[in-house]
Amino acid sequence: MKDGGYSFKYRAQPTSRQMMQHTDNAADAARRLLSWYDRHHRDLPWRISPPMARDGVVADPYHIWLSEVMLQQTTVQAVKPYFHKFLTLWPKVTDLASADTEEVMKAWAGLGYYARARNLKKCAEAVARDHGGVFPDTEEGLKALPGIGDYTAAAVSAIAFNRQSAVLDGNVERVISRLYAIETPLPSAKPEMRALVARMTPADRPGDFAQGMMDLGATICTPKRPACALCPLNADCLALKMADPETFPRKAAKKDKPLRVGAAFVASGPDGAVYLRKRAETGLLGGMTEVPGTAWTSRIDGDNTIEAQPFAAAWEPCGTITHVFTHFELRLSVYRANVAIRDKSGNGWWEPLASLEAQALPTVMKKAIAQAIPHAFKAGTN
DNA sequence: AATTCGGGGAG
DNA sequence: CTCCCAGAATT
Repeated sequence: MKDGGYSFKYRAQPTSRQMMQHTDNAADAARRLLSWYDRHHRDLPWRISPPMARDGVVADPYHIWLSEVMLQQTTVQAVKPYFHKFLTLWPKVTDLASADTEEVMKAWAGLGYYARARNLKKCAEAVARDHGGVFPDTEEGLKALPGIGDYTAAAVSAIAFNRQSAVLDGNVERVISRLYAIETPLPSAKPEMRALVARMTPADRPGDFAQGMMDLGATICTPKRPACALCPLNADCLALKMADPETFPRKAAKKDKPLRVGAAFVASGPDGAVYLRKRAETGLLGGMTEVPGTAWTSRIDGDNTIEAQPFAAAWEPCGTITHVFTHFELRLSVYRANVAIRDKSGNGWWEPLASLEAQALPTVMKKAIAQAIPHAFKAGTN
């Protein structure tokens, strides 16, 4: 096993006969999982389906890596258009490596978790500079690259390089937790789960096994109302046999989201251009474009509302927007001003309305601009 | 071990 | 409304 390094403390030491029985069950379960995958796999843009694989088609590591980074905490449906856009703009990893970072941020805008885009660019640069434009073909080599952690290293290793790596994502966590009725709550249970996945992962077709487990979690072993009657592993599932599968995996309680408030200022120039500026490279929405505004704090500070104005103008309130982030909810008061002369004293710039859509604007900023200028992002304006 | 990172779709 | 999605980096 290439993924050792942690102690396996799952229950008591099994006898050798039990271990053999367990191993046989795991191997048989893997076979049934692969058989199910052959018949029920989803057709995804980055995936080499089993029939094509039999014709000798192999996955492009660049495609697998790009899709896996985009898929981190992100649904397949949300990723698809971005995957196609990136391959059109940058067909090879070396193209992405030599691209302008600002163009990459623009292309990523709307997908969220923007540190992924910054690390994506750094990773492409590292592959081009340190590896001759070829991705490392081991978990260790992959994990040393920016933006590639335990999951992505194992996934690329298994799917693109046919290595026997243990792939553990949110789907597999759910499948494994039910299969073995694991009472340990997440995230503490991850080492146990990874060891069980490693034991089950076959030497033959490890990439299809990983994708099959993820497809199973996405379509059969779902968070709510799992279709256990259709599951190829239902004969082995301890949660189905002894408890309620829907109650797995166990998870630590989550904390509530606080409310933060602030103000945003949308200035329109004489020709309709909007005043924009660039956010700091690190932190929330790091490196993305924004309209000027106050800091986002737990309660309203009237003085900040004055200081945060980019320049003196006849600012008029035009309503509020709300936006939900991962760990807080934001309520923004939006102000609008139509100015006759473009102020050029600050660090920002005036962006024509026609090219607003193509900017690196996160969703919350598009909401704020649309609140002030309802036709800003409508079709026909670009 | 906890926290910080977006956005959207399903139920 | 709640949950969670092919998680990683930082503290």
